[in-house]
Amino acid sequence: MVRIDPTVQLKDRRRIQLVDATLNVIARKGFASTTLADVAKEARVSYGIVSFYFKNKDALLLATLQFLADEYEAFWRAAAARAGPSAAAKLDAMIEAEFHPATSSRKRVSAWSAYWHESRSNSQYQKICDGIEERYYEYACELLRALIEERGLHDIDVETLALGLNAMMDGLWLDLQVHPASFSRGQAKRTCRTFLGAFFPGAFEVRSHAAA
Amino acid sequence: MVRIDPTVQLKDRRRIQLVDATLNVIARKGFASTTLADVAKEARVSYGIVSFYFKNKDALLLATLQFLADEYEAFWRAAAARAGPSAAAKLDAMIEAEFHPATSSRKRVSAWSAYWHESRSNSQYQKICDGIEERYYEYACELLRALIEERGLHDIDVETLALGLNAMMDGLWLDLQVHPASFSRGQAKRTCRTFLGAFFPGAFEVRSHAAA
Amino acid sequence: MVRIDPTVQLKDRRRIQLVDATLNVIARKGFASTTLADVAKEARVSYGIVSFYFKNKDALLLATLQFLADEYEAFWRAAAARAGPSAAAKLDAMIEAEFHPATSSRKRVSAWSAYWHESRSNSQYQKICDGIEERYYEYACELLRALIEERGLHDIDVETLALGLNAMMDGLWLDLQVHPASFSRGQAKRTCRTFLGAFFPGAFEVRSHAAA
Amino acid sequence: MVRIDPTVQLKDRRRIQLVDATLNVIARKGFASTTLADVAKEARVSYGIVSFYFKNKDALLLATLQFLADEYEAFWRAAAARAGPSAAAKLDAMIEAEFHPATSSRKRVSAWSAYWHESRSNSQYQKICDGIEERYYEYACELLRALIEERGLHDIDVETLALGLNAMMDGLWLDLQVHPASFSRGQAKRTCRTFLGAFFPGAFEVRSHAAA
DNA sequence: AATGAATGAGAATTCATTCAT
DNA sequence: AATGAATGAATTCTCATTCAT
Repeated sequence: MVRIDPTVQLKDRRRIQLVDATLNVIARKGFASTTLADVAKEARVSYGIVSFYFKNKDALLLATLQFLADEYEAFWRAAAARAGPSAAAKLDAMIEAEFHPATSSRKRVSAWSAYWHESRSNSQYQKICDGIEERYYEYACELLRALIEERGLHDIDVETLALGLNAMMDGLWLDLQVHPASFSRGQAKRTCRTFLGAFFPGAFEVRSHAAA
Repeated sequence: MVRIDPTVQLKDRRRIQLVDATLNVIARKGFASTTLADVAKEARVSYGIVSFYFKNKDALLLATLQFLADEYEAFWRAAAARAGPSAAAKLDAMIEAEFHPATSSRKRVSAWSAYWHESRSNSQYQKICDGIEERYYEYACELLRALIEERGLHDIDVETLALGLNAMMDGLWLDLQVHPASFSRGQAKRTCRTFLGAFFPGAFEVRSHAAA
Repeated sequence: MVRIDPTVQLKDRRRIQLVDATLNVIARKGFASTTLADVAKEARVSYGIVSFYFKNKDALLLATLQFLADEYEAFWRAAAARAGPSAAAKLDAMIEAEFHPATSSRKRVSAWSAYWHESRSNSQYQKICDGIEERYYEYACELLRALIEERGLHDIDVETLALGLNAMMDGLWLDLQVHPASFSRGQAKRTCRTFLGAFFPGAFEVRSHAAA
Repeated sequence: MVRIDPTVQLKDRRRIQLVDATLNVIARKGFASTTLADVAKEARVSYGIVSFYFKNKDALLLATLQFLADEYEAFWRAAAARAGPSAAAKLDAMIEAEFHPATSSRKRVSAWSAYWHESRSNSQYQKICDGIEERYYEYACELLRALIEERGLHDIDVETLALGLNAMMDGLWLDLQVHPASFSRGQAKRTCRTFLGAFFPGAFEVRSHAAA
């Protein structure tokens, strides 16, 4: 649930309320079957409200993606900032953040998968999705480069590693969505750490099953 | 690849023609905006044809997913069968197959990403997607287990490895779709091999940039 | 009623049918209250037909004006052509045509009055309305000039006469619409002829009340 | 011109302000596209104000027509009263009044043309429009009758003359609206005077182009 | 088999009206 | 008095489905 800060203006609160309802409906009915009536009902507001706060359906869907994107980026950046100064600690915190329920809740991941698809035919979506990935990738490269240097390693291609990590995270998100029952967030994090651990032995402690 | 076998009945040829058109339209306009009129136009057939060969829109979309799923599974199984008897050779062939243009063409990957999302709210889609992943995962586990045994390795969690490989492949497919310009199939294959190579040194030759 | 030529293609027949229904609805309910549902009902076709034959409501309304304009111009040109070669005969025929039931039926005049207003804020309407008036005015000037020359008159300003005639005709059309009960087509024609007769005595016979 | 008399109650001032805004919006967007939100914005008042001062949209539109009608009638009556005692002078003053910018401003003429159309399907509008025309027509007949008698003329049909004058004035108003660029108020007045002058030689001086 | 016109249900959108503050 | 948020009915528009030829 999106926390509603009482100091935020009514207009913004309503918009967040509607965006949140949109995420719920997309998760429940699928992007293609999401209607404004569904959103209004989910938000427990009247039908006209949606048009009142958003120019049209496209604007609502765009605002929803923008919300997801802003939230996601703020979340991993905050996690990296909070972590210790070492590159390994920051990467580890980013893995933790990636699969934290706040970021990878069912409804968020479901929406992301919809926007990933739709961004192919919607340039506004594409711009946002590209930016998000681009900045994550850049920061991951930076940390991996520091880690390699720090450990005096050779022959590791930073770009390939960052690309692979990124792809694995996206794929695990998809799995979380498509097979929600069969595996857990803990398994997802363990998988990422196992992957990085193969290149940087000892740097990423793979917590035991029970602990995850 | 859409095989057009002259011995196949007209009915089947038409169905394949329509499924192929559906894939093109989904790639071009997005799943949510795909209409039967678009499909008919893309297939250069009259409007009514679609209703004639498919009970309704849902049946067409389901047949399209089924086509993708069958084609995909046949493709990687054939690749694994053609490869030498060693587990490493088979895995390598599966990586090659995964990013072969016939399987990971833009239009196919675009459709997959749509169905991944929609499968959350459509149990028929979900069943197909689950089966596909399940069987791939099982076979990957089998090969990885053989590889581990063969090399006398310890402390490698097969499930985690298979999950990670699978996720990475899906994520790379998404990247192929979302950022088609910025990276290549060669890079995708290199990334998977780098990943497996970290666990099985020497088993997966990472071809140079130029060769890929 | 618009005569429906059986040789015209179905598509064109339907379009004319819908345009005709539009004219009827505008006359009955007013331009501002005319809905597509009204038009469909009036034409005794299903709702979807309107969208099928016209891109949208604007296109239907534009086609309706275009129909009116084409019909009007064809009508007065045919009347002038049929009349004898003298300028007076042609002008007289144009007056007759202007108030012939085929041109100045209630439903047509009602629509014209709507488009005259709307053309102020719709450049497509304006272009059509301007063209219609422009060509009528030009031809009226030509005939009046011939009449003046023929009679060796002086001190008659052709432009003023043509403008006045035009304005009077438009105003009489408005009166036909606003006060349909209080005066007749015969009166309208008599009024125009009285006007022209004041400048060209004897040229425009003012038929008696009874005859009109 | 909207007189804003400081002694008038606030309520009346607000109503006039809204009516004036309504005229502006009708002229700018057309009658059919005029919304209450437009009117409120044009009047630079809050949205709710409109409902506060008028029962509903219909009441606002009716009040707007009533305002136009009252203003128009007061204007020509005042002009006739101010003119000398002769019938010719009064008619001349009425022509002058008809095309005075205060009466025939773009926004007023635009609104009139809308109401002329809508009055066909709105009996309240029709009543007002009829009354206005009726009284103008009666007074014009009266003056024309006096003029005919005064000059000892025969064979002039007063009704036809009054009808023609009225129609010409309405038609010229339409032209002012539809083709605002192509001709001027001066031309409009000259046209009316030319018309009357043909029946009453010397009674209506047609001012030169420059003077008009 | 094939066509594409016809239908009407469903969704988006607009906007007059109401209402709480 | 004044505001503008909230409501929902009315309208346009889209499109899956049906059907006559």
